[in-house]
Amino acid sequence: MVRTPTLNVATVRRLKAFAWATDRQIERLLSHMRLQYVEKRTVLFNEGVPSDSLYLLVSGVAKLSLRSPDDERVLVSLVAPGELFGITSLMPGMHRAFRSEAFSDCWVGAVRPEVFVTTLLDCPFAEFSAMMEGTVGRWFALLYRYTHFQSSSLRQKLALALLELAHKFGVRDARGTLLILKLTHEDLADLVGASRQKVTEHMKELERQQVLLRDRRRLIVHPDRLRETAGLPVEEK
Amino acid sequence: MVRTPTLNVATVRRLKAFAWATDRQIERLLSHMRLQYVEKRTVLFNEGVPSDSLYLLVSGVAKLSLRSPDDERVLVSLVAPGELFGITSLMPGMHRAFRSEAFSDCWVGAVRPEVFVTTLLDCPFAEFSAMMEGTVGRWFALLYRYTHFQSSSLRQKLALALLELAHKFGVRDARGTLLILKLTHEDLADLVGASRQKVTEHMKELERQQVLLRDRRRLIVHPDRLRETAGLPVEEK
DNA sequence: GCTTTTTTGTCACCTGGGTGACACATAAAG
DNA sequence: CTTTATGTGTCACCCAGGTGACAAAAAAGC
Repeated sequence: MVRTPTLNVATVRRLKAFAWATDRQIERLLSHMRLQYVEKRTVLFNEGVPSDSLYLLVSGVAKLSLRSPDDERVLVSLVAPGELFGITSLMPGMHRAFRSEAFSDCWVGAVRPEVFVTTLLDCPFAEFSAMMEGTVGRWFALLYRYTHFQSSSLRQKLALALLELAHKFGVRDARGTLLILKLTHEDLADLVGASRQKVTEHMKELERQQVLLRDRRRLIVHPDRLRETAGLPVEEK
Repeated sequence: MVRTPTLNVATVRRLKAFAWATDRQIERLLSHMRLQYVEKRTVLFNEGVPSDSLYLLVSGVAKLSLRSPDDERVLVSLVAPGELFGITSLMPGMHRAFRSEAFSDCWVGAVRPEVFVTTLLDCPFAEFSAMMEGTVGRWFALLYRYTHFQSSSLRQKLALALLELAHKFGVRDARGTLLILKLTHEDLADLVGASRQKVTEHMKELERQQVLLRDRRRLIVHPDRLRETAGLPVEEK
């Protein structure tokens, strides 16, 4: 039978979670935490849904994954007891980047991110949240790209990388989105981890397919078509 | 000739950096920022060195990269004006994960991370820093793994993934580090983005080479040898 | 302008890893 | 102790993408 674990300061210390916090803070935090049992294979949240809870894995193993264009599952990470997960909830309005499900039977504690921050840090949630976004938000974009690379063909990787560049360095233009950057095929190759030659081939091909065009050494891309060739769900800001 | 840009509140606003901060906060921050000109190709910091500054890219393009086992350069990301980089400095004692160099001639502003946090957030740096570590620190480990995957063979990817697992789920054992986890080859395949069959082949091979061994369905790994097969610099906590 | 260097385009050839198929081993379930 | 399901080991075959080589085109220097 399933025995409910006791969740007190000693347990948290043993899990080595929140090592920097005081006993008092942890007690306050625990008083707001909902403990729940999650049976193996149960999905806790799906990628893309709004994120309103932060989780602490108390026991068992959790799994973070995402679905690739060609419908394979990429196992992004396995979560060990004592780890926090569902961290997108710490950034304003951010949706879940991964699906989370129980890899084995688990006990999980859930808190509202506002409670988490104000209890442990004594600073308004909105400010902390904005700070996170401004500093590590970009890292998430990177992680997003790399996890999606995992199961992609070179063409898809290129499209993904170009989309990111368009987002960062693009300006609207009559013919599409102009990248204000002089990139050689070798740079692109280094970015997607491929050989220069193959990048050249695929870039030619993408030009032929009107996904992008070149004006001297500047690229003009068509984000919607890039998204399509990357195999992403059509919208996605 | 090089013209020094003026760095005031208006400039920062135009760059869309620190959008959430007040004019007053930005002014204070700027008064502590050292503006410097970095010529194309100049290295600002190298991977592995202690990180004591946070940077704001004012103009130009910066590049984050890392050196792979086989000495190729992986281009991790290009940094656009208005972006913060060198973010490892926000986590306690963390070393640089990537090398940063100027992709074009750049103007860069540098601040001490403590100043950054206390100016913009009104909360002790040590606490904020610990919080970051506890929440997003893991994401860095993931990003680290994925960026290193980029240029690795399947065998190296497996070694890298197993190292991460050993770190999270390993307990010391007479014969090595025992993973308290029942993993199928299929799980491992999903983790490294490979086919089940090839994972089986490589696992057999790694067993033969005494890098790991199996006791029923539990793995016992030898971290040092894993590090070696992953092509990592020999120590690395 | 002309020369030198850096990129681009395109080959032909090789190889790591994907795919499908199937036998065998091991665990669960009854 | 069977039966059934789930993992593991190993094939033979195929293909995306790596490698080297070299010519054409663009840029950068002068």
